[in-house]
Amino acid sequence: MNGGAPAARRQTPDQRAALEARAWRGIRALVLDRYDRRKEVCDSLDMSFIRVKALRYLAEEPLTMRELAARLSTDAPYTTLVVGDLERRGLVARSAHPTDRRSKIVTATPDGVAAARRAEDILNEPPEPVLQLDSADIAALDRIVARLLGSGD
Amino acid sequence: MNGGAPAARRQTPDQRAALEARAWRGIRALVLDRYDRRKEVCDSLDMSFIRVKALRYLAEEPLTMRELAARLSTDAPYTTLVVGDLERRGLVARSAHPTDRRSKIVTATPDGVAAARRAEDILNEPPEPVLQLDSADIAALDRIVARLLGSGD
DNA sequence: CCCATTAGTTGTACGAGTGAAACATTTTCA
DNA sequence: TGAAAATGTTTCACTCGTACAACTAATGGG
Repeated sequence: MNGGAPAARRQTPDQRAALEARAWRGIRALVLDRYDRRKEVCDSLDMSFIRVKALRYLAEEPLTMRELAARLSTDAPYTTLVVGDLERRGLVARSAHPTDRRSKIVTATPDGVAAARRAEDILNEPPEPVLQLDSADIAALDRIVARLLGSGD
Repeated sequence: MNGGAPAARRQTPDQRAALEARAWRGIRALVLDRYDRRKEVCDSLDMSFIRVKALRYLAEEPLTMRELAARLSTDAPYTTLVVGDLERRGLVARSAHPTDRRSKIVTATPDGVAAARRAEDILNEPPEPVLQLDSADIAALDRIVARLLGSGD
């Protein structure tokens, strides 16, 4: 017995399922119920969240309208509207696609990059309880989260 | 040295901050980008997410309109609309308040409880990567998440 | 008792976001 | 070349959710 399992208290399948469910439920509660900062970001940048999302994608790399629409999982017409608004604010700029003249490339301006950065700072700031974890726990959490992200990618 | 700190590699303040930021960012990405099941729930129950939320609260315990409005962080008029819709579907029922005749108590019907349960099952089902964690990691994750939830409560 | 307050409802107005139709321009491919 | 498809835009209709005003009924304090 105790085959290839790593060092840990033995778990029955039921116990294990309970741990999985409780842990995931807790994670969801943390992100969605306790420390959802989306509203704060929208207030801070004075724009709807889909615009913030668009700006964050565009600050990372220029995208065509089509690509942006796909990432926002919305349709082309609404993307036109959102980009038009961001452009009017001077946060993004449309330019011609080098090889396909149907396409347009949307790029974040320096102001746009700065705004996206402000949004990221608010969204990614760890909440209080994370700051209060001890060194071992924060290291373990980081490692496990990386594993969760990695296996799905 | 190695004063009272629990067993773990030593971290400089900068390293620690980086761990905190990366871990929290990853957690947000998991919940919001990769495994957001809200749409799935809305499709499955054929109702908007605020109605699902209302139903889940009411399945837990009966609430007055006012209390429900507070939990949904919406206003009284919209709560009337949402509860009216749930009532028309036979998922909740309004009844008189025992002592305050202005108030109404909203209770989930058996059908409502069942629907809320279906929603919970979808929302709380741990995503693939969580299922693939080894015993030690899932136990550690559960413990740390509990700590994160506990210190903020 | 009278008046301010509270609970719930009705109605209206508005912004955000989704979806579809129609269109011009450009590209691709048979 | 000519038809089909892709890109982006404009317009319209619709749902969802928020916000506000006005109203009824009931409560509670002076």
